[in-house]
Amino acid sequence: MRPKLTLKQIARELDVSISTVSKALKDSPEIGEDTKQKIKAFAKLYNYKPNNIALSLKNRKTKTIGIIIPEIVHYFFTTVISGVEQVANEKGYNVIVCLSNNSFDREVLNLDLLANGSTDGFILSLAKETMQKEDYHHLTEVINQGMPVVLFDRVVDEVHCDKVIIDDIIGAKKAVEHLIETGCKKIGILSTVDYVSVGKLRTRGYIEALEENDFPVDEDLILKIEDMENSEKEIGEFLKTRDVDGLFAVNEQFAVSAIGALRRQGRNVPEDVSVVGFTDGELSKNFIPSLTTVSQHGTRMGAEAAHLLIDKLERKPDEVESYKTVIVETSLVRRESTKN
Amino acid sequence: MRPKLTLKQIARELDVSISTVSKALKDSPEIGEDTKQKIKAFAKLYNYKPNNIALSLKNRKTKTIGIIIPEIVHYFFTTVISGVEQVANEKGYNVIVCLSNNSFDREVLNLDLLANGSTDGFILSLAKETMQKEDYHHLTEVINQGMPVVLFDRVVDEVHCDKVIIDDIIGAKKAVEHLIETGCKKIGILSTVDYVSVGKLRTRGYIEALEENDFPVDEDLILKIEDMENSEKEIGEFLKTRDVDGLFAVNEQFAVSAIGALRRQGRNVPEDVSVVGFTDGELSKNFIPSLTTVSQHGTRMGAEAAHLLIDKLERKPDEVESYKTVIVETSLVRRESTKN
DNA sequence: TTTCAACACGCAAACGTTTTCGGACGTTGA
DNA sequence: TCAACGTCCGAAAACGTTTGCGTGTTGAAA
Repeated sequence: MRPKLTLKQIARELDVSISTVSKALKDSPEIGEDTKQKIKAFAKLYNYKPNNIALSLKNRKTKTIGIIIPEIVHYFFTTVISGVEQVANEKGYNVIVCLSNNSFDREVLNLDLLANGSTDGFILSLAKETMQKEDYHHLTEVINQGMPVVLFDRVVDEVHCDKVIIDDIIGAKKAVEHLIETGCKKIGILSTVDYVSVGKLRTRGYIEALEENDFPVDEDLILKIEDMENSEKEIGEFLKTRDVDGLFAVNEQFAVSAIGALRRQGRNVPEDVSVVGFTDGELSKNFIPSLTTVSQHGTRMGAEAAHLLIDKLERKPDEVESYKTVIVETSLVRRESTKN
Repeated sequence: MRPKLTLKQIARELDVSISTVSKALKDSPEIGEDTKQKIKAFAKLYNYKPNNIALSLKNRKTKTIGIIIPEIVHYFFTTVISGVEQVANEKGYNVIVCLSNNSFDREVLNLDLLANGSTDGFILSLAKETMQKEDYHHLTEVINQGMPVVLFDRVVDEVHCDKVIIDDIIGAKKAVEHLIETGCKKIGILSTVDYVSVGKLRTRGYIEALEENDFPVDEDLILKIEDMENSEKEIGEFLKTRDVDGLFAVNEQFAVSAIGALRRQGRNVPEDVSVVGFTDGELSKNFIPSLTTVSQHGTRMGAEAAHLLIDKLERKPDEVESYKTVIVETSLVRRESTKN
C-alpha cells in the first residue's frame, strides 16, 4: 500500500523546494528546462495528481455541484440527473446527489451539509413536505451566502433564483386537446391534491383546454388523489361510476392504473376509453398498449439547469444579478393508448 | 450577500484567538465558562458551521463515498443508490454519484477524479466496456493507495476487494424451477452475450435447472442478445419459430418485449406461454399482466455495500485486511405472467 | 513575601496547494 | 571593476480547521 504522492514528497525526493515542484508541473517559465523535465518525469512516473481538497480550499471552490431531489427511484428524476451529469462533466464539474425523500428536515440537513464548502451551487427540486410547509428559509439563506441555486420541476415563486420548469398548463392542454381531436366527448382527469403544484397546474390546463373547446367542465370527472399508496384502488372506484371516453392522467402511474382498472371493467383502451399520461418513462414505452404521453424531457431540463448554474458560477463578480426561468417545452408522444 | 462565517472572523469580532474560538465551540475545558458562552452565542446567532473542505484537509478524510455506476436511468441502480444513501446518511457520510455510461474511459476518469481527495472510498459496478477489455488497473491502483472499494452486481474476480452480489445462478434456477413446477415443458431463455457476466451466469442457472430436472437443454431455445437497441425485433424473430411454453428473460425489458411479441403472434401469457423476468422494477409491477420476476433487492445490496465500505473506512489501521463477498438472496415474486 | 498550582488563553504547526516576492548567482556592457 | 540585469529558485503567506504546548495571570498556601 503506497499512499498518495504529494508535492512535498516530490520536493524532498528531488531535493528542490515545494514551490519549484508546483511551478515545474505547471510549466512555469520561472523554472529551468532541465529541472522541469526532471520533475515532470518523476511526477509522471509515480503518477502524481494534485489533491482536490487542498485545491478546493485554496481556490475557495470545489468544482462540484449538488443536486437534491425528493426521490431517486423515479424515472423523471434520473433523467434529470443524467442531463445534469452530462453537462457538468463537460465543464469539469462533479455531481453530488442527495435525497430528501420528500422530507423537509432531510432537505434542510442535506442543504446545510453541502453548503458548508462541499459544493459550489445547487440544483434542486423541492420536497413535497417543503411545499406544504411553505418554508423556504433554508434556500434563501444559502442564496444569501452567495451560492447559486437552480430550482427545477417543483419550484416556487417565493424563492428568487434561476428555475427550469415545463409549462404544465400547456402540456396538459396538449394532452386534452389530443383527446378532443381524436374524438373524445367526455374527458376525465386523474390528478393529485392541489398542494402538489404540478397536479394543480395540470388540472388547470385540463380545465382551460375544455373551456377553450366549449366542453363543459364537470367537477365529477376530476379525481384528486392524495394517497399514492392506494391510488390504484381509488382510481378503480372512480372509474366504475364514470362514463368517460377520454382520460388524462397527470403521471404514468395513474395512467397504467387506470388502464388496468378499465380493462377489469371490460372497457378497452383505446377503443372505449383513450388515455394520455404525463412523463415519458419506461412504463409508457413498454406498457401494452404503449402510452400516449406528454414528455417532459428530463434530460434536457437537467442540462438546462446545469448550464444556468455553471453560468452563474463562472460569471465575473461584477456582472449584474439576474434570474432566468427557462421553460422546457413538452411534447406529446403519440402511442397506442389513444386513437390516432 | 453575506459570505460564510469563519473561525477567524469570529475571533476578530470577539477579540480572542482563533484557537480559543475553536476550542470554545468544541466545549473544551481549557476555555473559561463565560468566554465559552459568549463565543457559542455569537456562533449560534450568526449560524456558524465549520467548513467541510478545511476539515477534510485536516483530517485527511472527506466523509463522502463515491458511487460509480454504468447508468442511472435504470431502476435497479437507482434502488442501489437509494440503499447506499440511506445507510451512508445514517453514518454521517455523503454520497457522490458518477456515471460511467458503460464507457471504460469515463470510468477511469471518474475514478481518478474522485480518488484525489474527493472521497474516502468507492462503491461501484463495472462498465460493460471495462468487462470487455478486462482492464482493471485503475481499480487495483486505487485500492493500492489504500482506498477501500466495494464492487457490486457487475463484479470480477481479478479485483481484490469487498463485493456484494446476488447469486445469479440460484436466482435463475428459481425462475426456471418455477416454470417447471407450473407445468412448462419447453422452456426458452432470453439472455445477453456472455461477456455480460450476469447474462452468462443466469444462462448457466437456466441450464443447471433444466439438467437437474431432467429436461433436455436445447441450444436452439437460447437467445443471446447483443444489441440492446434492437432487442425487441430480435426477440420477435426468435419467438416466431420457437414453440416454447415457458420463457425466462434475464431482465425486465426482454420479458415485456417477449410478451408483446407473443401477443402479436396470438399467443397468450400466461395461458400459452409463461414468462419470468429478472429485476423487480416499475415495469414488472405495473405491466399487464404483471410480471413474475426474480427480485434482486437493490436497496438491500446498496445498504450492504455501504456497510462494508464504512466498516473498512472506520476500521482501526492495525486490523488485518480481509475481503468479504456478501451474497444477497434473490426472491421470486409471483405475479400474473406465470400460471400459479 | 515568595512559591506554585490551576486556570484561561494564545502561538504555531499541520493538512496540500498556489503564488507573490525577493534572493543568489552568473553574465554582460561600459 | 563594478553596476545592471537575467535566470533560476526558495521562503512564506494564504485557504479554514484542530491541537499540543507554552505562557501569563490569579489566588492561595507556605
